[in-house]
Amino acid sequence: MPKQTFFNLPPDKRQRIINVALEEFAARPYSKASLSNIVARAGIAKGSMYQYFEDKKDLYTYLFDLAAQEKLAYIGKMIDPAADFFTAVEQTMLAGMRFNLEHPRLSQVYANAMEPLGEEILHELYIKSKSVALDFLEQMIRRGQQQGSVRLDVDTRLAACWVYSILGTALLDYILDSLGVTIKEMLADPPVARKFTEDRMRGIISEVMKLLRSGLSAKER
Amino acid sequence: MPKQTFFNLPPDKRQRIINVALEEFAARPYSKASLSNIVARAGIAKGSMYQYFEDKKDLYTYLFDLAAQEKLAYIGKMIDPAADFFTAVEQTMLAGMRFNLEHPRLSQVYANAMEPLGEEILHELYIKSKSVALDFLEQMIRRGQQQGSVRLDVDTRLAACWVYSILGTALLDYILDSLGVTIKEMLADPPVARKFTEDRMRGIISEVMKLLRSGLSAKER
DNA sequence: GTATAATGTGACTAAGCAGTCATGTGACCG
DNA sequence: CGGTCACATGACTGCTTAGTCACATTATAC
Repeated sequence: MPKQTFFNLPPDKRQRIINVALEEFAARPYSKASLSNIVARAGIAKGSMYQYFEDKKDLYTYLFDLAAQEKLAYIGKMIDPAADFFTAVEQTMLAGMRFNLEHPRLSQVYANAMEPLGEEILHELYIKSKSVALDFLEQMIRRGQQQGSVRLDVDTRLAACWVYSILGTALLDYILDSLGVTIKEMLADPPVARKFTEDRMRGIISEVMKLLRSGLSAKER
Repeated sequence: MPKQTFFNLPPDKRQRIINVALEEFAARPYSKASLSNIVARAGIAKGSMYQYFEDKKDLYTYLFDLAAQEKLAYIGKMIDPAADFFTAVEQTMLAGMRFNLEHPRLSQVYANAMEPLGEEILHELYIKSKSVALDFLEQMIRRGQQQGSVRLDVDTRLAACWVYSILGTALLDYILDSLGVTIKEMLADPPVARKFTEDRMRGIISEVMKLLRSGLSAKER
């Protein structure tokens, strides 16, 4: 937790620090991100940083929570609670993609902690955050079963892992592949992201939904 | 490329260096892995390391190629070239899981480079390695279409990304989740991996194949 | 105006790192 | 024996880092 001093700061200064820190932690993995760099670019003294935060991890955790919170709020706002399972998944995908394009730094800071083999120090964040997401998805799938839109003979936990990997990996891989860029290039160059029209996004998502709904098999089940 | 000196080394010494280095690079992300640590544990002088390898990246690249090569060979040996698409995917999954359990260090060194947001210096390895895998999977899917086992109306590249994410993320997530351990714990404690009987592995894979074949939809297509 | 508390500061510490290099060792050859 | 070559060594350089602390500045209270 940041110290009280941080919250006593004038909002514009506080925001400047947050922005610079987000940029640094988005650009480099945790252990390579440099506090010296952040304070220099934010125009404050090294010592001041330690008046605001306990240590490097404290600062990072604060930014991570911020990113997670904003992403969740963003997606939550876009999901129709009455929608059926497949519609809800589709809306989640669309909202997730939009969020990533609109808030590349936030989404990158969040993603940086989500590497299964990442820094020791972030492992707790990773574990907690993933299990929250999996629990949420599993619940959604269970509701889908109750509503009759999802088959009853699937392992709901496995299905949750599966949807999770689509949301987290497959979709991003495909988008980057079809844009012909790497994720680093895209983050470094926001205009690239704008090649991505709403139509294109919906097109890709409907393809993914097709796979999700019916799988790859040519045979009818 | 390692220098000639490295290959002139007595095999046991060479192997000891490889083993210690694999352990280090498996345990820590690239930038945190320490050459000083490696040489100390391998019982050689710092300078000697630089008689064998150009620099840290050279050493890492060598280990990465080693891991990639072994993994490919292992999986290749287990795939029946005449099998249909779904069988081939199933065999790939099984072989991949077995390899991970039997060679945790190799698979971890390989996986460490496969993080999309990892170290700048490894990005080239990541890009190349992923595109090779995606091309391979896409080819497989195209053959599946020709054989009539895969629907013709799927975007093959997207399907490749999708299978890739299942092989890389979803499966591992589910396994770890169902064992109730993290990947770090599993790597640190090989006996845990042995909770994983052949039967259990096949059970999980057949569940995944069910999803892959027919998707989540309760409706018949 | 003065006292007290809160906040700002940057030189400094201690540690770790990749990579270097002058020197040493030992094996083989003539 | 002397000479040459491949290899071994670890103290050392130069750099970067997270975190500290004695002191300076500013804001608040009376």
